[in-house]
Order: sequence, then structure tokens, then C-alpha cells
Amino acid sequence: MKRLLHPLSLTTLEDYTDPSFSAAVIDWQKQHGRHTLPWQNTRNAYLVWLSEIMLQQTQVSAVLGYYARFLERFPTLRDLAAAPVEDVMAQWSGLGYYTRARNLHKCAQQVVAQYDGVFPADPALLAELPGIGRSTAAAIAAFSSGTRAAIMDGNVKRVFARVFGIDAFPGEKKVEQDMWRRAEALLPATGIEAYTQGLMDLGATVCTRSSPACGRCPLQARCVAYATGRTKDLPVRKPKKTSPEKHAVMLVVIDQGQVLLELRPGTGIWGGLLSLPELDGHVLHNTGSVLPAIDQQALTRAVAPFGEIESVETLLPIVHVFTHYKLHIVPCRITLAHRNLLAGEAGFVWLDSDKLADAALPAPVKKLLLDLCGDSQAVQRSMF
DNA sequence: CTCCGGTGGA
DNA sequence: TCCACCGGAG
Repeated sequence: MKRLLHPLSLTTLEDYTDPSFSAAVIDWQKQHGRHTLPWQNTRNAYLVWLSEIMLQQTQVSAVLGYYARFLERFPTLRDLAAAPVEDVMAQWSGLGYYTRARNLHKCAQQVVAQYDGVFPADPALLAELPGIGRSTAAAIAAFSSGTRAAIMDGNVKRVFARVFGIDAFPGEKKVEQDMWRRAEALLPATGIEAYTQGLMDLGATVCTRSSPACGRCPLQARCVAYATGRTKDLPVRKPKKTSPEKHAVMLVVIDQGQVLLELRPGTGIWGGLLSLPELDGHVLHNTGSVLPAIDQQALTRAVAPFGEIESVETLLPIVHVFTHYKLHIVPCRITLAHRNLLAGEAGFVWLDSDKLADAALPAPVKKLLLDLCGDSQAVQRSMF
């Protein structure tokens, strides 16, 4: 029978069901998974919950010691709920993400107050409690009451991205939704504990981010990434956040074969180098593609010590990328009517343009000036 | 150094 | 939808 097509949708309604997937994971988990972690082999929801919260963003090896000490100090949910939050924080100290500890304490008090100290089995109810999201709720429900529910943590995302060749960033909503749909469809009819633990163990010990042990993977035969040699490229990494953008209006004053330069402060960007004088008040943050309007009065004031402006020409911006931000250099070319030959200003120098190549200038500034002076000389030559 | 990640809040 | 929270790993 042909695949159903939703009448109003451009895409097919995929059916991701495949019992052989969970069978492979469960079988592997029973033979090669982890079975003796301190929070395993129990259905005590307090023990399970505590472990799942500690394991958020945190590896097993880091959790082990904290888990043991925490339970020594707070053996039961009621002990935890009754304790001062400061004691909880103290036990958590060093584990990181301290909101987890505050939420843990709040959650304990809430479970005592709302549920008489008994965690609900329904993942939807668990997910309403502080610090428990959809994935953690599913894990707690699966391990503490055998409830069929899908987890979706970093391990699962990595395994799914590779096995199914999902070639898009999992942080995108539709990609994550698709993964959740797969996760729900692939749940086993029985054996949710071994399956859930198996996915976690697989991601943590075999399908690792770098150099996965594909030779030991029970899903190798069905893994798209393995088959196509793309384990290195999947899952698709988070697109690097666009670095902040700044603008700097740089004054290009060329007169009588000399360029006006300013010595930069010893510290900070381009510390101690010569550079073009910058117009104050024009370094704008996150302005995107919008160019700063140039303040003519500020311009006149800035140039005044060196002469009288005859004309101003804004040149095409140059983009310079640093590790932590992007600088748009807006060159502002100024022609002087009269050059002030007296004193000048401290920290400023007139440099012969034929010495630019050897001057201590930032690379983008040197390139800009060499281009400009080259051009202007060419233009001057052509005029004769 | 950079990258990674569940949850919750902006 | 974006990002802070933190510590560990590469």
C-alpha cells in the first residue's frame, strides 16, 4: 500500500516504528551496558530522581561521589524537604549548575506537599515539578515505575543523528520535534528500563562525540553515518553564534604624500601599533548592516588640529574578523584645504606614504592604505 | 582555548 | 527562540 499523504502537508506522515531497533538496544544493554551504578536496580523514585537531576549536564564519574554523600546527608525525600536550602547547596557545591540544587529542594517540598511524598508515575505530572523537564520526567518514570516514555538527551540526539543520518542541527525546533517523534515511535512494547538505560549507555560509552567505537556498536549495521563515513560530521554542530559587530570610523587624511596616523594605547586591540585616527562615538555594537551616520561636527573637531577640511568621502567599509568580534572599518577619506604645519598633536604622526609597507600598522589598516595610496598615485600619474 | 548540554526564564 | 547556568573533556 502506498504511503499516506496528508492532504494539507507537503511531506509524508512518516511512520518511524521499527521493533528491531529497541530489540538491538535492549540486547546490547543486557550484555554490555552498565548494571551496577548506585541508582540502578531500584524503583525508589527518590533515588532515581536524585540521580537523574545530578546527571543533567554531568557525567557519571562526576556524579558518583556527590550522589553517595548527598544520600548520607539526606537519606529520604522528607529529609531533603525538611532541610535548610543552605545545606542542600553545600552538598551540591562543586557539581555546578546550582539552579538544579535549588529546584531539587523546591521539588522535594512540592512532592511532600502535593503528593504526600510520593512521586507521581505520570511523566506529564513529573514534568510540572521544578527542575524536571520532558526528558528527565520520562527517565524517572521509566526507571521508577516502568512507564513507557521517551527520553531525549544529548546521548539520544547523537545516536539518532548518526543512525538515521539526520543532517540538521538538533537545536532547530522541527529537527528536535522529528527526533522526539522517532523516540516515541521506537519505544519497545516491554523492557523500557533496559531500553532507556541502553540508549544512555550507548551514547556515553560507544557512540561518543569524538572517536566513537563503531566496532562495538549494536546499531552499526543500520547506521547511516557509519555507512557514509560521516560519524565525524553528525550530529550537526551548533552554528557558532554570530560574533558581535562593531563599527570604527577611521580617518584617512592624505596630504602631500603623507598619511596622518595615530599611535594606539599600549594595551587593548592593536596595542602600541600605529593606526588611522578613529572618530570617537562611532564604535557601535550590534548595528548589523546599518552604517553609523558620521557626525560632521565631530569630524571637523577631530581634524581641526591638522588643517581645514576641503572634502569628505566615505569609502566602502572593510570587514575584519577577530576571534571574538567582527569589526567594520568605515574609512572616511579627507582632503585638506590647508594643512596646519605647526606643532601638531601628541601621539599623531605624518608618515610618508612610501614608508607604509614597513610601518607598524594593523594588517587591515596597512592593506587599506596601500590600496588607497597605490590608487591615488596611479590616478595622479595618469593625470600627467 | 572551544565545545557541549536540560531546564527555565527573558 | 535565545541564552545563562557550570564544569569537564578534547
